[in-house]
Amino acid sequence: MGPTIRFNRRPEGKESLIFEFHDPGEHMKDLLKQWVDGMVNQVRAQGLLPHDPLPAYRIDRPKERHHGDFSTNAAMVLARIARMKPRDLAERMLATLPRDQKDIERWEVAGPGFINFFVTTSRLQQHVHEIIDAGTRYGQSSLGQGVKVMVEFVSANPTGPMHVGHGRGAVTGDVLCRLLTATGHEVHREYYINDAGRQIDVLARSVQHRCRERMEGVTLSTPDEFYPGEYVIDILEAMPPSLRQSLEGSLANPPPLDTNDTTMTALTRFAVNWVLEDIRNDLDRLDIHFDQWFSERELHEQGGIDHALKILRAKDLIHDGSLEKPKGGGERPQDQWETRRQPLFRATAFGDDVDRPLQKPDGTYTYFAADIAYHLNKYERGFDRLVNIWGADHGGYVKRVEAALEGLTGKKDILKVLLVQMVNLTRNGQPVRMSKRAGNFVTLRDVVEQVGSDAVRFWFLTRASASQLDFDLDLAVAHSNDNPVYYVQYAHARICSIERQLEEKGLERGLLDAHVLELEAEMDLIRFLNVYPETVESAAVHLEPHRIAFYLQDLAAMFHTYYNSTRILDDEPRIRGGRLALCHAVRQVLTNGLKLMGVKAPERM
RNA sequence: GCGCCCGUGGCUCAAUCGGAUAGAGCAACGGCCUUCUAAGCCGUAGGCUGCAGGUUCGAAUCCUGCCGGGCGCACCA
Repeated sequence: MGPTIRFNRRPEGKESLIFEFHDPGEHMKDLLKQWVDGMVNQVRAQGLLPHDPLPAYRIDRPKERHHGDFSTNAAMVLARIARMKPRDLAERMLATLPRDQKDIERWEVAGPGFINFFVTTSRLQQHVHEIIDAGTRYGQSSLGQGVKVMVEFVSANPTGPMHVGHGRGAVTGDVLCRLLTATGHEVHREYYINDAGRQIDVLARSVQHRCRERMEGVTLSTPDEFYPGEYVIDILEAMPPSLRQSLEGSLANPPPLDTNDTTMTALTRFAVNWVLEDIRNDLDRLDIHFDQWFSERELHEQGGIDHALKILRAKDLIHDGSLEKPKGGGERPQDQWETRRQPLFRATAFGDDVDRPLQKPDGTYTYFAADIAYHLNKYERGFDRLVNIWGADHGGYVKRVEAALEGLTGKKDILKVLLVQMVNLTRNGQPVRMSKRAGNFVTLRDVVEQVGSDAVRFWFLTRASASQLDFDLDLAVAHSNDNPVYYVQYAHARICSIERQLEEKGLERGLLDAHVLELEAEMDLIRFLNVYPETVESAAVHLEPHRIAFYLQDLAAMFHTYYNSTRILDDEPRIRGGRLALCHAVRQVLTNGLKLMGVKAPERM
């Protein structure tokens, strides 16, 4: 069910009256659904169908317009049970339908047994006003019914600047949040900070290494285990004098400090916060913001892991065992493998391939153990549904985390992990290194500065997240006019321009009554505007933000075609007013869609 | 060897939880600015949806097996 919103209706230019309605798109579909259900019940009453539960049938919008505005496959789905030919059953169903229908012009049986429905012109015209009156709310729905969803995304390790791959996950997550919010979910955006692992110590020691360099006034070779990036020096230079002094002091007095040293602790905190600030800055430039930044370190300190493992133990889901050496020909040499007994989570009880270790040889917890605790924590905070957006290189973790959550809660399908595939960054066709360890890599910030937030955001959403994405820097910059985002924005700017022209030429605005519209191009445009709310819902339900990008490109294309074939500012005021109303509706949908993508809708270009 | 993802015109990708004649963009070719922005539009050409089976009224979509590419595979994250 769509939301109930109030709007003004202006049929035939008469006085406005207020009444309630559902989403325009859903309204018709709901109506059709009732009809089809009614027909099915009728033929069932005639004894053509058993009273058992029936297979699901659908109401769809056919691709081909001559197949109507809506169609149902009900007769085909039910034909076997009825032991009739699909077309015959369709005829019997239609025979039960009353003749006088206000919004449907006609219906027919077509093809292998589809029932097609054709909406009246006046109903289509009416949609234009419904869109205008709904305004920024057009496309929103209450589908989610206030379900509490946490979306965890980005969660890049605070050990260096974000790369382009992070950016794709960030944009995907952000738009997904916007979609879920628009469809009536209560969304919580969270960033999980991996500030507890060994890589944090490496960061601190990398800073330390640079500090030693400065003190000795030489350039030392940078060992492999340190982060080589320039930003490490930035961290050093940003350090408050007191910390710098104690760092230098400790370096002057061997033996070198260990990780429990207070100076080292302070250094680590400072470095992590510096990098997080850097990351936050990048995200700001993309207009991406979080409700909460969740620290893994605090999770440890507050005993979250013990808490989670205690529950698992109580359910007998932890046992001591040893893993078998993985077989066969990975790249990694397997000769260092040593068999040892360790506490394992019984992931195999929930569909994973092997049981998973919870402790490292030194007795500390594995990353997986912390992840179990974190996801339990999410669940205990009262979220109905969890969505994680991970890079594809973490795909191997999905099963075990799902398994852990099911083991802890006894519920399946609380968590959905959306894997975002790799971004292949190239420059002039040549691959560009993106590893933090490579030192000289292109950061997300570089790309946003060169290409711009709008283009970057849009480009990331021009592919399903399961598909790998090619991102060529030269192409994005040099041929930026080919970027689809400008195509869509241009449609919006054009409409704004028309409205400006209206003023400049001193033309009357007219009645803005869409009921004078009659061109096929206009009806097609209206039909497509009606698909928007369904597109938003399907993008949200399927967790596929890219659908909005494709929809907007199609809508822009339809508008450009219309614009080129038809003069909006017609000499006849009534026609002009009708077309302006339609443009208004198109502009509204472009605005709403771009807003969902976090992309600006410029008034002029 | 195992798990996950992906194979769709020359290239990059869509395709409404199985629907009717598989669609766009780029590249190629030919047209359209004395009227609202040519960052645009119109037209032409291009396909055995990797291969082979199966499921059913109906398959790019689901199942099985191959082929090819990507990611991952105790202890790091």
